[in-house]
Amino acid sequence: MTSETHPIPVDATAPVGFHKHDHDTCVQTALGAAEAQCKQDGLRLTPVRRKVLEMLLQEHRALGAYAILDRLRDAGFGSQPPVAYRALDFLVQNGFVHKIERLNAFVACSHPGAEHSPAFMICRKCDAVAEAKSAPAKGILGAAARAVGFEIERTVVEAEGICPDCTEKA
Amino acid sequence: MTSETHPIPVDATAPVGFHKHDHDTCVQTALGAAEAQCKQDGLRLTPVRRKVLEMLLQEHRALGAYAILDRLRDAGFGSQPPVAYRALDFLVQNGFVHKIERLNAFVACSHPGAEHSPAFMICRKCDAVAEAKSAPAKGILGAAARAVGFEIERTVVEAEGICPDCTEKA
DNA sequence: CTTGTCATGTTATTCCATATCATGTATGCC
DNA sequence: GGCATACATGATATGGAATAACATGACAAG
Repeated sequence: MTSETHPIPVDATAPVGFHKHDHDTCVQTALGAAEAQCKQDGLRLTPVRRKVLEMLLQEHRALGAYAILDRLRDAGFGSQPPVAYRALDFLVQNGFVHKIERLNAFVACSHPGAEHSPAFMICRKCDAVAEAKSAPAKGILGAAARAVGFEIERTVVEAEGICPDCTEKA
Repeated sequence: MTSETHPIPVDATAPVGFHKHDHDTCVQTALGAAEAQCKQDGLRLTPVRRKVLEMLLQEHRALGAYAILDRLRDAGFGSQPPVAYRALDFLVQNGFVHKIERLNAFVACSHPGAEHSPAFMICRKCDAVAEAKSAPAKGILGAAARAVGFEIERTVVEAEGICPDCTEKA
């Protein structure tokens, strides 16, 4: 088996942040932006890293590490876990990719460049993932943290439910 | 090895929602409350389930499934993964325990009985976990969801950072 | 050319999680 | 009481996520 079991949605034509768009352009744009930012920041968008980012942009949904690994093997790269995890670490570290903790999976960032601690909406039927900007440290949580003296460094905000497409079908 | 590696904090005297309190009483109270609620709702708080809940209340921090498993074995229960996972499923399902997605680990609920979709503060130094009440569907995320027609069923809100105790020590 | 740094690759292991099947035990009905 | 049913437990096996440890390759600076 090629470890593709989990993230395969019912309908494999990947939904996209819950709305249609010109996908090729979108991928190219994002890839270009990443390249630019890397050049600017002195980061190295190497072949593996670039390939992983491209895959995630292409899919436009959450992929597990081992699904990514399969694709890397198919593309002629190394196929051992650390290869994928290192590339993912780099991409997450630099904001090109986000990890969806709920799914142990990864999605390309939808707001390249923008400063953000993102929030996600995850459809439990089709695995579509939409990214929303969010201001987490503002709300009740921020207040609670300040109250007890907890210093927030990073937040995970993920909503699970049913996306509009799946609601419609039912 | 007994799989205790990950969640062992620097200081094993488990921090508690970031403040001291009468622990035995706290455990007994929570256990009693759980028992009462189960009786009321026709749920069966069996020995394994009770033991797991007691362990988590006792620890007052996030424990991985295999750490729980170790303790179950020591207590004379079955020691295979499904034993722990089934008990955890029951406890999570009925609100006695929460899963911390970021850690793939579990904590006892701090607000027994209360209706809540909880938010957590996780110290990345000592693994202490504090639970805050939260009103997730209210904030920006709720607005975004309504805007696109996404139906939220459950939310994960986890803040990672440094707890007051660890800040103090530094 | 040597050294240092960073990226990649490989092996092996640990940890998280679930499917499956067998066995036991409580409960309600006859 | 005896039996059927549902549910809980136990054990086996396996799959998927993540990292530790170590070796190699590419490349720039000195």
